[in-house]
Amino acid sequence: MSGIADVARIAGVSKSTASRALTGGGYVSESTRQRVIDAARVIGYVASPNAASLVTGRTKNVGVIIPFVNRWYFGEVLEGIEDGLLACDYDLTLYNVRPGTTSRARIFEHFLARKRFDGIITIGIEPSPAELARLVSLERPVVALGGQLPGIASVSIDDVAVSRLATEHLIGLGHTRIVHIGGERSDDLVGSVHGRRLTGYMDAMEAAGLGAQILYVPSDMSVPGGYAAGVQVIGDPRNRPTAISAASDEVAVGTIIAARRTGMEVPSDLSVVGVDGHEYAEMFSLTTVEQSPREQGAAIVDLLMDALEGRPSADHVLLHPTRLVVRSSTARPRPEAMTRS
Amino acid sequence: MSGIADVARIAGVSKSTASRALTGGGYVSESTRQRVIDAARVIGYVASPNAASLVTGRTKNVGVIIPFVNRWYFGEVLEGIEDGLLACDYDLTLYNVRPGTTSRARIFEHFLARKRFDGIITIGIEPSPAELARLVSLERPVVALGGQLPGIASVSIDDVAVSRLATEHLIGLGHTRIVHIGGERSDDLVGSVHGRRLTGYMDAMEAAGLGAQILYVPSDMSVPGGYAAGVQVIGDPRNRPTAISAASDEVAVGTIIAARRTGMEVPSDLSVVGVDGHEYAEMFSLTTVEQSPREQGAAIVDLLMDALEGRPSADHVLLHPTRLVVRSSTARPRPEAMTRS
DNA sequence: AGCGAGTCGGGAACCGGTTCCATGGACACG
DNA sequence: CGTGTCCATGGAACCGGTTCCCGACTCGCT
Repeated sequence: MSGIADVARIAGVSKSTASRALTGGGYVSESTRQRVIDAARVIGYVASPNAASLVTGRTKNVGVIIPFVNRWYFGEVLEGIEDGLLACDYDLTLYNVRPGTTSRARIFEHFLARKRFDGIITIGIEPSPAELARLVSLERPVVALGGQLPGIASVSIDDVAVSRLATEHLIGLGHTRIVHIGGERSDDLVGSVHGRRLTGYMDAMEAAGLGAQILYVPSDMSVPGGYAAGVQVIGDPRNRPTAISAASDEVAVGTIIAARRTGMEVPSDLSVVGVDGHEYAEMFSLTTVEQSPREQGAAIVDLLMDALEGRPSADHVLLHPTRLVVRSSTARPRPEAMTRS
Repeated sequence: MSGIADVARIAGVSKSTASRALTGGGYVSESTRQRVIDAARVIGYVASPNAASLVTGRTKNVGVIIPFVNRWYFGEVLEGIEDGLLACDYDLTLYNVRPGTTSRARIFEHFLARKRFDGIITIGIEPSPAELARLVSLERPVVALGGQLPGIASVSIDDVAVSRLATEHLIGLGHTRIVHIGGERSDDLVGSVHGRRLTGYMDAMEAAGLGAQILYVPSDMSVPGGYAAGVQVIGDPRNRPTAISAASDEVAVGTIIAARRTGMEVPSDLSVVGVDGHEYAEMFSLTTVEQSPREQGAAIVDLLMDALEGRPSADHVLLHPTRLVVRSSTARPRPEAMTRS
């Protein structure tokens, strides 16, 4: 174990000079700086972040609070964040607060209190008031992805617009009996992603004079969830819709699988549109509104870095380069279906 | 910011006594211990892990090196590990060494050298000799999941047996023209999971006297990868197989989607068997050999904890409660297909 | 020549804990 | 009553860096 004292001795300087040379603060002549750096390289010296952060108060580490790692969106975002943090020389500690586990309370009460990080990124989390107070009490910058919180800078896409765009695509094709799968009635419609996407669907329907046809089915935001909801929606042949506006691509894919299982053809019997730009979208020829979670990860890292460096930054960043990619899971409805409506 | 000095002052004892009372070492009378604990609770004191680890050398943190977070297997394993570590009061820092990025070298050279952890878990990683040397030079216990390394304790399932079991199921149904999708010829057949599953397939074929029929197609271990390979295998109607033994469920699902796209029925035209027990398996009625990544995550944490506590432990733990779950993606081959062989 | 500003480097304090060592009291035993 | 052991506690050193403060030296200017 070689410490900075060894480096200093080899370079023939004092600890303080060695530290200045390596961290780049204060006055050090170019020649001695070089000598110190060489000495450090020779013995393979790497500063202990523990010791450094003890005095500087900065850990070069950020905490990421995330509900899932193996849902596509969250996985992609996480990888985007990891890349961004690596580039800024930060480590990443993972706090996985999966719903339905007891770990959430323990993480908020116990693990976060250790303050092993300079800042926190939350992803798709809606903290309770108590949790929010906890976060604030850490006295570290907190930024949120996908959900606005009072007093916390955030990044998100315009979920209302995205879902409205998807629904308008179906309406433009001539569909009128369109069901939305994903949003849950119990959700706070302003706060949650699910809720905002439901709102987008409803906005589009109302704008087209189809307010009376609004119908939505709650679903887990996953392929199996979409499958189950799809089975339910398709199950009743009498008031079967001609199109589905799904809140995510995973839901959309699940719905497509359910439709095929039931012997329905996509898109001739049923059009399906999703939101995400999932890696499976192409395979299923899924029409979807793309968002790029990796970029969102990068953006949230930028925002946090602004806060850490004390740079001024926006309260809220709205990423909007989302675009509709039309593939062959959507088409005009069958004529008989149209008249039957 | 309250430190242990504040706790000590409030409790009316010295720093050293306060420390002993809170960490549980040395002699402290029950009454003063209680007084200290109360004082700590009153001011919401949480010890700085940085300061503590500076002197103890233990960080209460482990590093996890993982190639993907959003492949099902890896995501599940990661969640299993997170749960296990939380239970032991450890934090988790994530080192994501996605193939095809430059981050891998930076992580091994730069980030690991910071030694912010008491131990390392690698998942499905095959380190180069240089990387292995790096890991050893950290002087911290390293354990590996899914891949044996010289001098490193590990946990894995019997990939050869698992794949053999899957293939034997197809042979038992009467299939003879069975293609394996997944393994790559270039892989070290002993070292990699892909390779071992290929070996299991070949073993089963040879044992059944079908050695001459052995055929395998390399593929990315993902749904799109399986889809692409499936298209390729099915593409040539002349020597189309009657069954596919896929190296993972994601590959199997991709193959099923490809088959359906081509108008083939599963299982009547093509039987498909996978390995994993993926969350999509039921939806696709996939016959598969289940493994439980979450348990593997728990097991690898146990192994690391043994090493950290200095307990003796096995060099290698072979988890074998893997079982074949038969659903309806596999069936007897069509008679004409059998004779045509 | 005298002086101030700017540059360079060393000594020592400090971050917030843990642990070694010394001290002192209580108690048992010869 | 002296002495040894055990228990409880406090003081101080220490972990490995960073940073404050101060002294010395150089240089340019009056």
